Amino acid sequence: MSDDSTVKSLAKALSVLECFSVEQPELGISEIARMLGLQKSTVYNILSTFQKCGYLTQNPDNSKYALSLKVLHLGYIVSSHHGLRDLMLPYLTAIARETKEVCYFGILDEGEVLYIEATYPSMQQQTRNILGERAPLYCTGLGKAMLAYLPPEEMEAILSRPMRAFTGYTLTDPAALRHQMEEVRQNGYAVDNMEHEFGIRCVAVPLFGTGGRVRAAVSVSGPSPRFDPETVIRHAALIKRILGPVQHQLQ
Amino acid sequence: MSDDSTVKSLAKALSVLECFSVEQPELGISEIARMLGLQKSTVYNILSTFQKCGYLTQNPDNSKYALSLKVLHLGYIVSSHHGLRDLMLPYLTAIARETKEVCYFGILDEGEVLYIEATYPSMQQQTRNILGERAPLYCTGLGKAMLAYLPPEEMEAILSRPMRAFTGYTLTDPAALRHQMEEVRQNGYAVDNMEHEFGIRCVAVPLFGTGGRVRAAVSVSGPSPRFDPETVIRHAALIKRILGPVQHQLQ
DNA sequence: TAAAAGCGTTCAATAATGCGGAACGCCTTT
DNA sequence: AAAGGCGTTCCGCATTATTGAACGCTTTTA
Repeated sequence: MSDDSTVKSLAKALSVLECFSVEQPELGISEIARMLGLQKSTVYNILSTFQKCGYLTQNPDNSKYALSLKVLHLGYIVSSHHGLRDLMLPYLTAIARETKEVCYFGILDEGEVLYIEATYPSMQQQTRNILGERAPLYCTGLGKAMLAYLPPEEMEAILSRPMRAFTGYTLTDPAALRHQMEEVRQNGYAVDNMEHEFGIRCVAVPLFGTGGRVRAAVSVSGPSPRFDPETVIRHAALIKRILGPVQHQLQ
Repeated sequence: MSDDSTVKSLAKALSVLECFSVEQPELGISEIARMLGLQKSTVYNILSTFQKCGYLTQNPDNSKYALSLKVLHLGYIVSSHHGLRDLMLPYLTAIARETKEVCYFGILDEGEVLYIEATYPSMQQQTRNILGERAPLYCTGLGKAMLAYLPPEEMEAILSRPMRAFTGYTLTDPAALRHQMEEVRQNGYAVDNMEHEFGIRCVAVPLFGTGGRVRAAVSVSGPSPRFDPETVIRHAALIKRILGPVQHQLQ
């Protein structure tokens, strides 16, 4: 579009790929053509190419298309390269087991939290899958743990953007958040008090990469009644202790 | 290529994507051009399109390209759609914890095992990342657990293909394997006695989807001295017990 | 120190090919 | 029976992906 070194048919094909989401994992040709304002035959060509190459499968029942396991394989190459999953999973498992709460691992990516991994304390305790999803920094435990340790100008850049109130508890005032970030740095952990999802509290601890830059964070979260002030402090200490060996191992 | 409904530039771009692997997660332009026999400038256009769309990142140090986190997100859409990861992870965690061995979850895909998930009993116990990789059915615990329950003609099709001996213990004789598959069906679990990797033993239990077709398997594996006959029986029973609630929940 | 070879990147012209539009068969809905 | 939805097929033209050489640049070689 803008540059001439862009393979336009590829860019178009990738925009087709991006129509698939967790909410809409199966799509038909006309559906996609409508979403993107493309010709049906164009979408057909793109989809059948993806299918021939193994990246999409067609459901024989409704003839709709969905992302295939080959895409999953590409994802594994990424996480293996970044080395995060293999590095973190054992620690996350231990944290979930010892706190008896769901444990999340997220990284800082383009000014947002990207959820990478989740572990559960028991077979019963399951939550909605948010892996691969993104969330703002200013209203999540993971996000605030990272926001507090960003270079001042980057933190200000994020606080100066408009903020959405997800619940009645969401802080959207830059000054209040700036003050809370000061507290986070003093405590070494961040707390999300139902700011992103009503009824859910969360304790999060940041992780730093080489060079001391904040890169990721680990949290436990659950129903607010289980997260009284003492428990929050205990969970924070436990996460810090377990994550001790892994600090500064990130690239 | 063969068909005219193929968007050739897309197929070419996807073949570029497939150059990236766990072993080679970072590639340069000339490198890829050589691998595929393409013009450098062609590869450049493809790579910079992927980059503009967010699927590749360029390492500023060596200017090589690597798959980005956006690819990971696509992977999450797949696993969320298939629902396997969220369904299985808590059980796998429990199995790793109770057996104190590494636990793998793999599915049957195109006549091979595709490793989907791994859980670890402790923070120390880590192994090479094989998630997303594939392995033959005839010489792995997960594979044999599934092979034994395939429809006879599919099993024969796989046994009739040439088999590679990965170690001195690998069974490559169809008759011997056929007999062993009989045993697997009697026991309800399969054992890999260093047939894929020397020194590693493995116990695996199959999982079935709706319609009774075998779909996946769960295993624990570790150093052969820890896997004496009694332990193998105990682990198999434990896996079966923990997986009880999940049987026939797969789609 | 100089030359050579590697890299990623740029550019123009050319030849290939992706795309638009209409029509097909099939199904469900009206 | 008709109308409208779907995925699929086809063809000609105009868009565009590819070519191949050249550009700076760094690294390796002499």
